[in-house]
Amino acid sequence: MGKLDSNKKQKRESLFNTAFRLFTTKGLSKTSISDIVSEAGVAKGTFYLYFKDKYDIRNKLVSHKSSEIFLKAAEDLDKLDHEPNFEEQIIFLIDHIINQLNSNKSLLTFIAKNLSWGIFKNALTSPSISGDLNFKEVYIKMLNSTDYKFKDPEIMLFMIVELVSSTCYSVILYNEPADLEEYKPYLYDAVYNIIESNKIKTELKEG
Amino acid sequence: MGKLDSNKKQKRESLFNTAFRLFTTKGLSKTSISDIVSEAGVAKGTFYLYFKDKYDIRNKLVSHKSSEIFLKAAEDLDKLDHEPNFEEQIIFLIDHIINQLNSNKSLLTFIAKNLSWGIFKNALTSPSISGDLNFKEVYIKMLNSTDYKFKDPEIMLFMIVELVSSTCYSVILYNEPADLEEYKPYLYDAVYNIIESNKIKTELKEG
Amino acid sequence: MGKLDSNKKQKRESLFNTAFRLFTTKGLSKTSISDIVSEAGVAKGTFYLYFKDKYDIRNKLVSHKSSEIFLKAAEDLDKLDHEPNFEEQIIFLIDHIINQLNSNKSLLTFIAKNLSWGIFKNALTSPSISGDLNFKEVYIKMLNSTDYKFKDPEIMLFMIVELVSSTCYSVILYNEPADLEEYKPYLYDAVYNIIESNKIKTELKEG
Amino acid sequence: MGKLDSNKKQKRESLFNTAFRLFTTKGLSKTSISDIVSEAGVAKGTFYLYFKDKYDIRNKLVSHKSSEIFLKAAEDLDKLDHEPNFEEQIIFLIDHIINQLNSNKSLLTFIAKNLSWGIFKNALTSPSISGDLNFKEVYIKMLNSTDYKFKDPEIMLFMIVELVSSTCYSVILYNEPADLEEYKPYLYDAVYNIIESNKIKTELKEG
DNA sequence: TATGAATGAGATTTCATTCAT
DNA sequence: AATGAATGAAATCTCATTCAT
Repeated sequence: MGKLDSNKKQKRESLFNTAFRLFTTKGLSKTSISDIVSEAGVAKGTFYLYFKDKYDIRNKLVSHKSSEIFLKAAEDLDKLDHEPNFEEQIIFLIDHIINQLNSNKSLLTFIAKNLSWGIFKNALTSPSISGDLNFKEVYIKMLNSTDYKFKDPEIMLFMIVELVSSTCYSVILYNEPADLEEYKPYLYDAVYNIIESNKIKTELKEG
Repeated sequence: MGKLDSNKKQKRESLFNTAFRLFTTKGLSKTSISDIVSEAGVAKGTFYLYFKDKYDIRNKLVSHKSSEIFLKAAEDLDKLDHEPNFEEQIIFLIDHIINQLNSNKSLLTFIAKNLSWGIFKNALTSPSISGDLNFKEVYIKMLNSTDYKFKDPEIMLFMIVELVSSTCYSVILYNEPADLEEYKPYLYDAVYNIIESNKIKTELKEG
Repeated sequence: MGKLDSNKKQKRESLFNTAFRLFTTKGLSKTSISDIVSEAGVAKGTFYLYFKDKYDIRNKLVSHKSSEIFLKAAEDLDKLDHEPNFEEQIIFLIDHIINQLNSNKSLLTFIAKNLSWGIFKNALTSPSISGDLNFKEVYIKMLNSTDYKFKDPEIMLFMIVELVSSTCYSVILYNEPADLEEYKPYLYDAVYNIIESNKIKTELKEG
Repeated sequence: MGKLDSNKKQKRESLFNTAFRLFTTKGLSKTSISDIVSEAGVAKGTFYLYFKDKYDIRNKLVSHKSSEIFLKAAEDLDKLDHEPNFEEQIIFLIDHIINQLNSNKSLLTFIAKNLSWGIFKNALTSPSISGDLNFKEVYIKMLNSTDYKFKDPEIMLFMIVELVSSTCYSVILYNEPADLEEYKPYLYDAVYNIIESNKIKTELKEG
């Protein structure tokens, strides 16, 4: 990579990071492109070399940050010395992610306000930035590691993701209707039940 | 009520209805106060006599519309000639509400994008507009009509509300990851399980 | 007219006059709306209350200024104590207009660069500002004052207007290919010949 | 000519042609240098190697295209087997040029909006691109081919050029105030009269 | 010669809010 | 209570030009 290329990447990175910081601290609508470029130390026009508008950089940030969070959780899941079963793996990932978000509330605010199942699915299945996680593969691997078969694994994941993300938003940020540690057992119990009731009971996956 | 009072109410109503129509068609951020007042047929300054700003009218709309939806569902629940049990009542309400939202997608978009547990709770427990539903009372009445006791009824309701609202958004508007009729059994199964696992098993409520 | 109305007219007038001054001194493309409002002493948003954009105010100015010039010429034509014939009237008007433009070269530049037969016709036949001249009526009156009939009075006028306006631009502003006093006899001769050759020779208008 | 020279010429040509296409389709002010270079397939900086700015390339285009039109007309005039007199030659050229413009309206728009007697004279008398026509010589040759003398041949040409170009703009593009075929007799009659009245009547050119 | 990323001034436009009427 | 002209800060976005490679 030449000096120019490297410089180019630096400007984009700077815009990306600055935008994230401002979106998470001031909020999307109160952050102007002027704010971003001036704090990023680049010229206004430069922004438009890399991003179409504020919503373009927002979407790219949501995808990227979502991926990062999952990647960290998945990495730590890999590091475990014991072999957890499917339910344990899912709960592990959720707990990891919740803890990340709990210790980074502005990140939670940003992602939750701007996340949709569409963006999320897109982020996980076709990461735009090389290095971003392909969560689909992780999930399939997890499904394969269990002997159970599920009615519809995608719907199951969807319900879990939505339940977790929407309830955690309120719990972590406002302690409503309970604080996080009090709420976790309820959540994990619900997640466990969703998985249980999605198992196709009568037949084990042949192995 | 005198003519003046009635006129006054008319202006507020007109602003309220127009704002709702514009928010649901153009979206919040693309609707300006100019748009609202010009379509409502009142002067700019008049807006500020009734609402603090765009977010004030937004919140009032969300509360009001949420209440309306619950009210309709609760009314129809009352009309049933048989006496459904607690789980059936909950599922009935959910199904009713989902069907309302499915036939009014712009309303769904508006509420979903702007709803938070806080606003919701506020809407249901301290209705700002006389006639808006006090859902808290309905819920308590439902709890009292069953012999079971629950670990934490508020958390239980919270989980159900969040699971339903966040998944239905995607399902109804984008048919993702499944279409509504396909998804309903999964959802109602999950809701049922949440209720089941929140029951305090060992003791029936005395009474 | 109330105080508000009068104020309103003042702002519009100020913008109108300032825009004209800047367009004629700096040119259209080098004049920004910022320039106009700051020199007019009104807020930027006020511009957009009265005009759609720079081209809107430009067109309105061209129409208005063209009308003004014709109006002055027509007024002085009326004041003559002798009764000139048709050709003399036309030449009188042309000479009057040329002299006005010669003593106001920036006005000439502005109008010539932005005038088209379409705008011109529109300006003269449907003046947007009350008081602007309806030249069509003047021309018809002139036609009626002569005993001659013309093949196509509109084409005749068109040719005269275009010949005069396009050649005068170069002659007045650049003395090319000759200076004004040297050029006038050629021009008036040509105009005279256009009129002559458009007369329907064989029959006089009855009267 | 080496390969490099040829390459160099190619870039310039590409810019020249692309600019013309964009100027005639989108108009001058809506065409940016970015547009030109990106469609021409060269880098931004390259533009500035060949042209000072947008107005420089515009002027060179007007000159070049005007020359081309006259060249075609003059070539066909030469091919005639009979020997037309001076008036016939002028009318022939005008008719030829008008027909070219009528079948290429975007070219007409471009030239008419940007032509001035100065640029025109410059174009015809000192062609910047080798091969561009030196119209001055053609005109002088035509003048010499007749026995008449004219008061001021340059003024005469000027009037004819301006009358033709300004009226044809409106007639060809907008059929105003008449369509082309209806208008031609009026125009050629006027041109004929301009020539007639510029003849010095009392003496033939000695020869 | 040729490139094209970067610049940054400045253009247009929007809009929440005020306030005199 | 109601108006709506006026405000002007601030937003988005453009684009001619430069300059290091």
